[in-house]
Amino acid sequence: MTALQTLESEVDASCCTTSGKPALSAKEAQQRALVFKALADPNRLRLLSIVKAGESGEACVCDLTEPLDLGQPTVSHHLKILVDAGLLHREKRGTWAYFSLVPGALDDAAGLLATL
Amino acid sequence: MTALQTLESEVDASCCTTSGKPALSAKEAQQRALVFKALADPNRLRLLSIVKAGESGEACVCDLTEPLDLGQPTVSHHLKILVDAGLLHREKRGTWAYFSLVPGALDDAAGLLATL
DNA sequence: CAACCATATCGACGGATTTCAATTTGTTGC
DNA sequence: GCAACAAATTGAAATCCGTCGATATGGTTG
Repeated sequence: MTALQTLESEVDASCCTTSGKPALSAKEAQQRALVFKALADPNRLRLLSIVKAGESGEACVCDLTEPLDLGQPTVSHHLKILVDAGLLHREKRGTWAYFSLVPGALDDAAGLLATL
Repeated sequence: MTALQTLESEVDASCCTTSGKPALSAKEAQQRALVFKALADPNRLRLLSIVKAGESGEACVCDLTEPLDLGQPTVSHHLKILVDAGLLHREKRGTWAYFSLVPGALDDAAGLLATL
């Protein structure tokens, strides 16, 4: 269960049917903060950007270490955080791991700001 | 100059006129990360939420310490981070400091995700 | 099986972040 | 001026985060 998936189930169970706008509960705030924490690092923003900008829509770790000028373990670490947040999808084919944007995930994250 | 204002001037000077989508530069990524860093804390999300939910659209520090169960210096610290990020506006009237959402700031932040 | 390659994980280090208690600043009212 | 109050700042402690080197895992190829 990624952070964004957890948030979507929260919405189902919460109270946004009519018009009342109670402030964010501590629990909801913590869940949303997980997503923004994943976005709160310049190198992770660049990873998302590079994956998004690529022709094929996907990239492997070896394509990402050079433009970021970071070691391979560090890039793997950042990618894991983005996957755990529900922003990236990871597919292993052979020796390589290909990462792609989860469809709609960035829009969902943007929506978290609109519904604060 | 807040983080969001800096980002808006970046847009003016950058290359988004036609269609090419070069990946985020290190500098751009760092600027955007500043905004998401401000959003990456559950207590700060709650502060934004409480200010937004309030009738008058503004709140002072003394209104915010109790619902967050944090000390006054800590709340002041979080509010300063949100002001520096360009998300909140601070207006001092008498002894009290009133904080309100900067109009459009949350939308701008959401837009940063759409244009990665 | 053995060598190799891409990726993931581990352990550690340095720097940033969150929080609080104590103090300071600045304003109001006596 | 002085007492009282709201807010900001300071300093310190605990925790968290980003990074790296070393190592482990797992698939591919000879």
